[in-house]
Amino acid sequence: MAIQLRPSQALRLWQQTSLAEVRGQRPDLTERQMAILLTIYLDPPPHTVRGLADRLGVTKPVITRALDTMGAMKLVSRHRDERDRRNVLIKRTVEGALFVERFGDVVVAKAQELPL
Amino acid sequence: MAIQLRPSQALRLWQQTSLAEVRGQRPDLTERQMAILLTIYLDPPPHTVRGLADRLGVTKPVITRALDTMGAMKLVSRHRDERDRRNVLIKRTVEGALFVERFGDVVVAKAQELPL
DNA sequence: CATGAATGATACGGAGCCGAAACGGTTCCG
DNA sequence: CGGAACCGTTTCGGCTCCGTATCATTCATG
Repeated sequence: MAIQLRPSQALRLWQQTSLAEVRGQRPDLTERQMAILLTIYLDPPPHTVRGLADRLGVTKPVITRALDTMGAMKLVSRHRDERDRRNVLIKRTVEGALFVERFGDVVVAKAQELPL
Repeated sequence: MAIQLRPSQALRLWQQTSLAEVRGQRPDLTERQMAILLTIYLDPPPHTVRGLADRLGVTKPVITRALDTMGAMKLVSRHRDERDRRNVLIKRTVEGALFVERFGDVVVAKAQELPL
């Protein structure tokens, strides 16, 4: 059986999670950066700039810049593809995995606190 | 019984919803703006700049600017409090209610598509 | 090889948000 | 009254992101 969520619960979940993230002093990411990060950590590799741009429906520079930013935060890393040196493969990092994991835990916690 | 969500499901839900929002060409809001908007629509009124700033843990100018932006999008409206003219009361709009409602539906839809 | 296609990175001008500080209007209270 | 406290707004300089266009490198193809 699929996850059943009423609209009011969905909105409350999003609000509570967003509030927790805004109030926390973690590195803050834009919605696009978050979508990219989650895609890297949830979708099967390999991940390329082009692939991510298509997945998000945005231009390549958006991905490059997001990777610059998140790379500086050590949330992702870039490696030249040795088989086709035009490609850049984006990989996970320990810090990034921890960040994503912690975020998932926040959502789960807020979901449990939801009123029925 | 509370909503039970596994971390992997929570992350997938967030990813799918974020992707849908990024890909859609709806007016795009920052995480803070989204938190403010949801708070206005979910928490009981009255809402003031000061109150929202405290709730979010941010400074007052952040709220003022967010209200400027979302006001221009007609997602919220401002009215001077006639009882205490120092206050500004933030109210909902028809457009804002539609926006929030639509967003809730997206989350619900993504939740239903979630793998077990 | 030479040429064209594909990849990711970069340059540029513009727009939006940020925090800190200062400002004008309103109310409270001695 | 008159000053202090409170409220929301504005200003300022700085930073980040945006989209478009262009670039260098690498690969595929004839």
